[in-house]
Amino acid sequence: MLLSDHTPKFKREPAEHRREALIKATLLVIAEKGVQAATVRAIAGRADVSQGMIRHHFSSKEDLITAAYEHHMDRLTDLTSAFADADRWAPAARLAAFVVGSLTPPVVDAGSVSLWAGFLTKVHDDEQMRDSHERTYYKYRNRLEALIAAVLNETGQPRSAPELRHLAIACNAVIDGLWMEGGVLPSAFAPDELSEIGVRSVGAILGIDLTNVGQQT
Amino acid sequence: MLLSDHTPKFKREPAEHRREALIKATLLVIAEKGVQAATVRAIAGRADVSQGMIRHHFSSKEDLITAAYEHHMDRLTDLTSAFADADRWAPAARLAAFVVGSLTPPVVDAGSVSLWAGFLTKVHDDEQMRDSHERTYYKYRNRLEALIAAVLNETGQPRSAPELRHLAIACNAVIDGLWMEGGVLPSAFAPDELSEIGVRSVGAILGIDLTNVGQQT
DNA sequence: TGCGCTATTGTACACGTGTATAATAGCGCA
DNA sequence: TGCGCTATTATACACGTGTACAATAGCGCA
Repeated sequence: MLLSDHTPKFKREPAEHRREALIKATLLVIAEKGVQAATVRAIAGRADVSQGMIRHHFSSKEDLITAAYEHHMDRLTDLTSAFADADRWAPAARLAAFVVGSLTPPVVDAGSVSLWAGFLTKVHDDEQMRDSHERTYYKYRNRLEALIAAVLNETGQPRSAPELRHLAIACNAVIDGLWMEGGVLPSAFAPDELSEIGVRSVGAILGIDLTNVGQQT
Repeated sequence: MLLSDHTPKFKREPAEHRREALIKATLLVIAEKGVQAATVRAIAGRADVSQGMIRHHFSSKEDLITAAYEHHMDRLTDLTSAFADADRWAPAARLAAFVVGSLTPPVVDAGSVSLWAGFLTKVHDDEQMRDSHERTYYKYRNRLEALIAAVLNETGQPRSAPELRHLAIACNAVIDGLWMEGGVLPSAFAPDELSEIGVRSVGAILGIDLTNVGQQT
């Protein structure tokens, strides 16, 4: 028998590659079919590996789901921050871009909201999930608070720390609320309607008009 | 054998009573242990009936869950509206009361948010759930929009219908966002902090100071 | 080359789930 | 009172789930 034309049954990959592939497959399955469809078999099938792989690379399925959630949330934060990170822009323009980025696809997305909601249900009785949620929540809100502080300093209206905190909580809430409904009921809003409402509302809360901010310093 | 001192094994109740009892048991279980713990057996046990009852009074377990969700959301809407329904109050006071009612226990509650989030995950691929969510969302938002219109008319600043719609979407989003985070991370906010932020933010979005509105006409 | 480590597979298992169904028993009514 | 309807119970079933484990096979290294 010839062994030369033998196609391998599988390839040995670095652990980190496999972990990443499994996380991506998890997010795909959840985005397409919802959280309850994210079974071990479905995820493994999507990643074209056997179901044993999940327990080999993650201590449990819950562990994989948590990792996928954090990966996803970090990606969302990166996406929104990207717009706001251009240092050459004026603070107001950066804040406006941050809001628009948060309320536009691909951040606004049915699968994203579904995944996020699935986690929210576990936050209730799983400490690890609560920590994870808290972490991503503060990461986003603190980012927002820094942008707000920069804008208010620029316009000569500095606020105290408690006031800044309140403003950040409020702006975060509008953005969250709009993001959520945009993901769940996309047909209820016109394109760009959410980001327009978001920019106007955040501006109103801060007492600043953000609708006409340019993108140059 | 004596049959006189015979304690009945069960009591035949009107169908509507049983349905209501099962719905309340469902909400209790979800509030206490989360959505994934709301199994047929757990619910039946909480209602002190056999598990067969669920399929007898509801066409499926999903049917019961949907009914419980609608019951719960209607209750929340009723709770928030109660504060705002006093006709003798000025429109601004009614709006403020509506916001405060939405951001105070028992409306702000971990179990409530958990239940709501559990539903959100099903909205993605279940048409019945999507309809249900859409219905309760519009019911709340339209109620809010009417209050907003009344306030703006009172202060002589009437808006067009599209503008009113935008304002309602924005105010609804702040309230939703604050309500959610308050339920998920109760320790992150001081008592009354959420309602204070809510009233201030809604006022800012509408361009009206709601913090000092009294409760008399 | 061929040996050894372990990533990867395939299968089996125990368990919990929602559902189906026959037996039981409360209770209204003749 | 006793019959009949059906709410209610109790049990069984089929199925999908996450997990455990032994066998297999890639691939680095002596």
